[in-house]
Amino acid sequence: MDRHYNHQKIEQKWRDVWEKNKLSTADLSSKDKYYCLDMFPYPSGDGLHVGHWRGYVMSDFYARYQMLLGKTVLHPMGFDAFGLPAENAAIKHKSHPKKFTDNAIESFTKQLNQLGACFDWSKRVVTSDPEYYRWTQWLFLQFFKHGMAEKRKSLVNWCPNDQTVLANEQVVNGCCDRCGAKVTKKELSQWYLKTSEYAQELIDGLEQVKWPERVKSLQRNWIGKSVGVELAFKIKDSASEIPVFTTRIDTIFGVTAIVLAPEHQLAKELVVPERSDGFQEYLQTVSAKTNVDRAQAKESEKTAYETGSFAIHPLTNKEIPIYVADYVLLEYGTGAVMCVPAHDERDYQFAITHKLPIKPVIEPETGEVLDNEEFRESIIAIVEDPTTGKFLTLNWGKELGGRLFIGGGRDNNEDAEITARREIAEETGYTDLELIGQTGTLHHHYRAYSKGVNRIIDVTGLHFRLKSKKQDPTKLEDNEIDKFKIEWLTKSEVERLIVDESHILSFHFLVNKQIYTDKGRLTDSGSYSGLSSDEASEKITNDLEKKKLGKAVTTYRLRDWLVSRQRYWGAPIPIVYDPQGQPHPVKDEHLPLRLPEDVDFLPGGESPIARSAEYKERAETLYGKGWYFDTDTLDTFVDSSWYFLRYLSPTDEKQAFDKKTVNDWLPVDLYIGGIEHATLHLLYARFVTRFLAKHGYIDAKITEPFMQLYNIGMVNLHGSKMSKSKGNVVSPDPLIEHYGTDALRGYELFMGPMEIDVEWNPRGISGIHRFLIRLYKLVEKVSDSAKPSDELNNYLASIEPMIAEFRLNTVVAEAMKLINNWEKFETISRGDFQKFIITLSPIYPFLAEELWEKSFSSNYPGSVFAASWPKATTIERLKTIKVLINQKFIATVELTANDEESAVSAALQDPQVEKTLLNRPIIKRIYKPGEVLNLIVSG
RNA sequence: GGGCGAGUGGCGGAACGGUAUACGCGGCGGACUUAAAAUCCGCUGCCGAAAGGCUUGUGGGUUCAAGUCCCACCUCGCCCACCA
Repeated sequence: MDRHYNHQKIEQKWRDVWEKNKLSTADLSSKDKYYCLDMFPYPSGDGLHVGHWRGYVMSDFYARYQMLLGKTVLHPMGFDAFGLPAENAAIKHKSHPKKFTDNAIESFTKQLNQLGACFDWSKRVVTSDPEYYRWTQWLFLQFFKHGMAEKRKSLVNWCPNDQTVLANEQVVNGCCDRCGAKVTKKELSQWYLKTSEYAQELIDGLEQVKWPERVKSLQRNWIGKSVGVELAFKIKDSASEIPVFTTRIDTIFGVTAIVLAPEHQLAKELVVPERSDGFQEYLQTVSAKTNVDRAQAKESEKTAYETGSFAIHPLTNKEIPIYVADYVLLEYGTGAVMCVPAHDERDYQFAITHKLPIKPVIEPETGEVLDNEEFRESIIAIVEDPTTGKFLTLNWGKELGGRLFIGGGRDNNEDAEITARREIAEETGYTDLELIGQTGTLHHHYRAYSKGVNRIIDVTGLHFRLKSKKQDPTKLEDNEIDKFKIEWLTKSEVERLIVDESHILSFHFLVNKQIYTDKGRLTDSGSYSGLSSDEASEKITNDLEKKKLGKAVTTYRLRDWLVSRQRYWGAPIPIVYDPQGQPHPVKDEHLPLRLPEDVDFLPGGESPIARSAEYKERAETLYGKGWYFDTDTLDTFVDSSWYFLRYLSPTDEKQAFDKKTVNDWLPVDLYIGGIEHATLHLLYARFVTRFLAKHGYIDAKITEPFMQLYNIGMVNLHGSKMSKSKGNVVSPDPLIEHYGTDALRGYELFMGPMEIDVEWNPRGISGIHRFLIRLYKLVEKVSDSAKPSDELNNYLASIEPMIAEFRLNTVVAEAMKLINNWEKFETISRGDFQKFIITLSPIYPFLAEELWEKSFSSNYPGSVFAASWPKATTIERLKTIKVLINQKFIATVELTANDEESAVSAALQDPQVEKTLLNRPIIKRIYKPGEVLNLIVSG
């Protein structure tokens, strides 16, 4: 027997044993289940680096932990094997993507097996296998059958480099998320799955799952719900109407233009004949811009074209000019907006470039509405010194409201400017002023503490420029001027130091020329004037609905899922067209609809499959002359949207999945993978699951596929993500060779919190290695005569919540702490040691298995993984409390009884306490049972 | 512009409102060795010779007690972004 830890020997020994007795094959008929799922990898051929390991080690930890708790654990692995890289590699090396994929899977499998993880390979799925994609095709046809798959002609995202269309989710900042090429628009007839019909359910479902808030909010944002009103603007001298969507119906009296997206179908007919030439030109400049240009255009560059037509305001019957402008997007809402320049930033920018009137209809309302408010009118005077650019403020001190501009009440109908000039003179003596700006009314609720009343004030802000620094001391009001200090502040000081809402708002209006986009109180809005934004919105919506001019609607940003791809290496879309071009589902007996072999893979704007003679012939043989298959393939996200169901019956030839087994095993208990799938895969998988539940393919209760999601952080080297192209990949191989698989597993968990990105420290792993060496030696201290120790029990009690909260870095640390203690012992109880080994086995399976075996002098019961997880026992102990004197830690003392009196008397017997107290009287004592005794003494 | 998150030693990071800096890396000193590596032992937040004092981005507040709770600010990171 080895005296020293030889990881290579130990790991090889147990690999061989486990190979013979497979513990990882899950019996799916078992009831007490735990489904532990990794996001299955794309077999890229680049291989696994230490960053990939992290997630797999973590999922393996929980799979093994749950086994020890007695659960039947399913921990499968498979390959997301369709996709562009294999196809591109095949083009480059003049081979077949299948060959490339098979090779990659083989080497990936080898590398995954190095992990020593308990993957259940008997459940393996490979999405590019015909036995798998046969059922992906079946799934698509179920959507088709229920009217949820539809072929539509529309403007789609087109990647000119990959020569294929992309789903909205695959366009990142206007670029292809794979190759980074700028995405263009192209009109094509394509298959869609109607994700948008589930928009609301997909939002609601997020309530049921234990996912990181971050991911939930990412999904909510992506779905992009907004509640508003759709209303129709009649067109002057025309039967047509323009429907617009707004979330701010309360601003309707501020509409000064209607703006359509350039591609809007009504745009053309609205352009009056004499302006049509210019319109064509405008359209061309717009279409020359890619979406990126449009999105990144500066606000001042808002281009627009006036149609020459007019709309009729539904409530005022006034005429409003109609424009087209590319800041309005065809895809969102109705593709047309009502332009309210006074209260919308974009509309404002548009209005100033095109000299449109700006009509304010919302007055700011700040502060909380209070009881018994006393009404006053007042002013805020902002005085600017043009020679320094600084602003005049009065510092009243903390008690009286801090720093403010000059303010003051306004007597009955006194002109605001006169009030302001009087106040300025009284407080500061300045009289030589020029008024350069004035706000509308601003409503402010506040408590005037000095007067003891609640107030609602109507404030007017005025902006003065100092013409000269001449001060007239005779105007100063003597009883006031001692209470404050005059301070001239710079713009940024003002923004930092002035906190009063009404003052800072006035400043933003007058000096920063900001417009007001928040809710407030209506003005100049007919019979709605005076109402709050919320009250008015409700009333206006009701009135419009009564007059049949509009209706409350909810729109979503989520688009339908475009699933057609013009590439080879994917599941063929199982649709056959008759000679008239009508789509029909490929018959069940013809599934899988296999990929044709007689093709090159060169992309050319249409699918490579379209060039297959065999494919054309196959369709005619099966369906008759003139019939032909769809030549596109399905987005690979369709493949991965249901693989977690196939794991449950991977070889079933009769059905995609077994309904009963799915009902038993879903939802997945723990799903581990990177954050990068927050809006793509996770949304699609949720959508597909919902569809299957709704239509009875699985139990209607199973609406969410993944109960708990955990996003594993990346491992970086030199500050950036590991990638082969950057050449900063850390391979596990030399680490395994030198330190062992167990050490690497432990270090993966120890690096830091699991959800955080961490920088790879090449030396860090040696700490775990030393721990394992010391642990290996510890078995020699095991003895039957040693008593169970508190140390083990404390350890067990502390790791339990850590495991529940996924804080595995601290679980690793707790074990180190325990052996640091145990090393000081002469002997260690056999039972304690064995319990400890059980808890280590999910992290260090090889060494745990070895030490488990070694720890038995006789009656070795077999694998540690058949053991059960040790629970901490509660032990009655004397309470240890901390004693503090004047908030400073002095000593810990043991109590005989857990009450304040015995705590105090125990404390007083402590020599350190006595020394610190020096007989000073105790003024106050704070006692928290089991925690702390704080004695407050004088001096 | 909007949303979310984070600021703790030389580094990765610990800390139910109760001795801040656990655990590990690195560093320093020592043992073993002809020597190095590996391993083992001791020390290691900062200032100070020591006594002692100071310390969780900054400034306020609540509390007997704040890294932790509240307010404001600064810095960094991520995501979304002309979404009406």
